[in-house]
Amino acid sequence: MADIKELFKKKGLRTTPQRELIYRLLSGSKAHPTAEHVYREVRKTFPAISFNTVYKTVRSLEEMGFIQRFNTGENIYRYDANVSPHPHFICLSCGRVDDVDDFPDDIGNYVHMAAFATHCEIKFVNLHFYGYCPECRGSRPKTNTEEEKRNGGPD
Amino acid sequence: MADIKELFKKKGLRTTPQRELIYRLLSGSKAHPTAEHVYREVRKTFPAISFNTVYKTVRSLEEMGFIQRFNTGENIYRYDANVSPHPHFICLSCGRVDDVDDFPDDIGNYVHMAAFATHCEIKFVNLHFYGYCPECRGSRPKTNTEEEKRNGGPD
DNA sequence: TTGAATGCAAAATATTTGCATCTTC
DNA sequence: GAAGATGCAAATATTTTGCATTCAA
Repeated sequence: MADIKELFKKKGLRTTPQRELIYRLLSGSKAHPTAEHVYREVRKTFPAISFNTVYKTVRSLEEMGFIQRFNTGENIYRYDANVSPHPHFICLSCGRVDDVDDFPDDIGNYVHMAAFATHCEIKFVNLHFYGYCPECRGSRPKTNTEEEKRNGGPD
Repeated sequence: MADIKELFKKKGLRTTPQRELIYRLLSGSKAHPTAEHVYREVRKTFPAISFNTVYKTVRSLEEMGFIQRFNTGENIYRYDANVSPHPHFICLSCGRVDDVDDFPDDIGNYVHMAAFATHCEIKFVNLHFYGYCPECRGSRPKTNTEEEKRNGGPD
C-alpha cells in the first residue's frame, strides 16, 4: 500500500495520528465495523478520542473515496475499506457481515444491466444476502421465520 | 386480490379500519413509503390516528409476510407490498426509490449462487442500484461526486 | 367478554451539528 | 499564522417500548 500520508495529501486531508490509525484499522479489518466499533478500537490507542472525531473521520474518509459506507438493513452504517463492488452476507442470527468473495458474477456488470433496464445513470450497486452462517445455522430457532415471512404472504 | 379480511384472519390479524387502509395504501403504492409517509397518507382518512399505530401496523404486516421492509442506505426503513425479490433503484439526487422491473436476471437465482459461494443458508437478497434518474440527471451538480468517490480512492 | 389494536407519551438508538481548543502544514 | 482536526456537548431523526383505553371477534 502506498504511503498513507501521500494518499491523504492527494485528497487534501491532513495526516493526524487519529486519522491515520482509523484508516489503518479499517484497512486491516474485514468485519465491516460501525462507527461505534471503530471508536471502541481506536480508544485502545487514544483513550481520550471522542466518538465525534471517529464519526467525522470516517465520514471524510468516505467522502474522499478511501472507504465505502453501507447499510445492511439494521439502520446502522457500516464501513468497508474495500471500495470495489462486492456482495455482502449478513447473518440474521449473529449479525456478522462478511464479504462474499467467491460470487461467480462480477456485480460491477449489473450496473450496465440496470442502466439499460431503468434508463437511469447508475453509479454503484449494493448486493446483500441475508441468512444464517454455519455457526448459527444449528442453533437458530426451529421455525423458519424469515422464510415463512417471505413465502407466506399474499401474492 | 383475495379478501383482505380473510388474508388477515389466516395470519391471526384482526381487521380494523386503520389496518385495512394501511395495507391497501401499501398495496396500491409503488413509492416504497416510509412509516412517516404512510402516516401522513392515512391521516387524510383517519385524522386521529397516531404514528405509533401506523408504525406497529407496518411492523406486524411485515412480520406476517404481507409486506417487506428494507433500507436503501439513508437509515430510514421503507416498506413494499411487493414481497417477491426484485431490485430497486435509488436516486442520489431526489431520493426516489423505484422498482427495477426489467432487470434481465431473476435475482432469486442469486440466492443459490451465494449459498454455494458462502456455505451459508441464504434466505433472501437485496439488490440496490444508486444513481440519477432522468429527471435529476440534467440538474445535478456538474462534479460527478459519487463517481469520483468510487474511483478516486486508493487501491 | 377478552385479548388484540389503538393512541399518547416517553425511552432508546444512531446520526449529525456547534463551537472552543488544539494541531498540522 | 491560518485552515483544518479534535473533543465535548447537545440537537436531530427514527425506531421502539409502556400503558391505559377502545374495539373486533
